[in-house]
Amino acid sequence: MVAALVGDPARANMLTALMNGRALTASELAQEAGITPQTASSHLSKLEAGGLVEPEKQGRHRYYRLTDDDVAGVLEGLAGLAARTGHMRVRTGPKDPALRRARICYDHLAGDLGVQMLDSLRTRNLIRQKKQDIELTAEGARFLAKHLQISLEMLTHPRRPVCKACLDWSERRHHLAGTLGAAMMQRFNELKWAARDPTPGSRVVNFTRTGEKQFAVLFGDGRD
Amino acid sequence: MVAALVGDPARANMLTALMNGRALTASELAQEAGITPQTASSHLSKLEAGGLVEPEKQGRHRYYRLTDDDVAGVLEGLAGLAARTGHMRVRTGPKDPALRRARICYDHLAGDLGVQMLDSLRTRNLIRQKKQDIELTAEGARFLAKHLQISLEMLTHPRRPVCKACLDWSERRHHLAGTLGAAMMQRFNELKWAARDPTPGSRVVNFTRTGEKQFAVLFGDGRD
DNA sequence: ACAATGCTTCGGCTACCATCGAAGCATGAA
DNA sequence: TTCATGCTTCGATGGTAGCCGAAGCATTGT
Repeated sequence: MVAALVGDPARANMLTALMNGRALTASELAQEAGITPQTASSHLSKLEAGGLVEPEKQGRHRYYRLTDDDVAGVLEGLAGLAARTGHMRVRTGPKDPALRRARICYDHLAGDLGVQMLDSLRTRNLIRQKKQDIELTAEGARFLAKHLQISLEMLTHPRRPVCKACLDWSERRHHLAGTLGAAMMQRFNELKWAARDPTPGSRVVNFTRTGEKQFAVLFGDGRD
Repeated sequence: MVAALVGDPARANMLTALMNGRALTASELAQEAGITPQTASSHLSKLEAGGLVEPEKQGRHRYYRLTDDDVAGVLEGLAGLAARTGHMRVRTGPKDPALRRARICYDHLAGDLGVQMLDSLRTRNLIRQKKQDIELTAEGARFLAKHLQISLEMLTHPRRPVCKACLDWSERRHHLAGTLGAAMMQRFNELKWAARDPTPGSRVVNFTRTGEKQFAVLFGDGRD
């Protein structure tokens, strides 16, 4: 079972250390988890067998990274649940400020800006949210078409909802997932408002200057 | 740590059994997990402390359900990761269809039709429901008198409430109990709309053809 | 009143697994 | 070659947590 792998504190520390997308050596991960290299080695082979991490040999070193964004997304979800009950880990959310501000969760925007965007959509009645269920309003559809050239038919998918609330790892509040969340993120890319950090494996999303400005126009709340 | 909770096989089986959104009793969950009730009790209190499940007391029983969609979402994500490595888990669900459709719960109607009836009463504002507390509205009283010849004074009882939400065994949603629930079931009998199955010990309720039709007129939702 | 059912608490047992020391392979540098 | 570094495997140990039997509450039914 995958959850058992994440359940162990030492392994959880390792995975948390990998959440920024960078690859770390076995020794570094051992130090992060506060265990000896031989114990870490055992843990890492289990994580690898479970498909959570992938190794990359390089000289005498062995670099480990999270397998893909799906893994990172599930880990975020778990951290989100843990945060709600106050039973969270010592380390809450990512240390890296860039990662806290904007990052990829599966295929949609997460972090401070992701939460801010959902807040803005809600307060302006572009969506209606009841708990985890979110639906687009008529005004919301018009807004998307006008400002982001996103039409409703682009969003229909047989098995995936258009809107979905996704618990944010660092902010501990919801951000927008679903086909709409993915489409908006894609549009930000196409408009050159934002792009994933070129560093291999990084989940950071960098906003351009104009992108930041335009984003603030559409979803700003005067915080900046 | 939340992941550790899901990591244990017994608890994972319980959570998987709850993934359909319905509530199960502690004993049923114990059987699902293949463990004794006392072990299950320990697991369930841990899951509750971790915010993954929520209990609802109902008589001698204690029904547990997943806290909300966030929990279900994370569990789905974990299942998705597990599926990739080839470790799938399959759970069976439903049983006797006649019993699921309509049966006696104490002295009132339960099963699909019972749940459907309460749904209909609620959406038509004939009752007002807050959690487990239900009260009859003025329109509701008129409706009962007109269509079922049930008057309020028939329903008063020193120790039993008129309306009460009762968690449905097969549907795992509420149906109507209390003196009103009993009176309505009795009326269905008298009107020859429905009758308990003659098989000794059976709790199945068989609706007649006309009974089914009349029931649909009063409480139908266009599902059939 | 009494019994039956459902669930919880308590105590002890057991099995699992994380942990580390020591030794064994690699790779790279001298 | 020889040595050092990085990581893995082996073996033994210990702590933790799952597990069940027995007993204790709580609710319901007779």
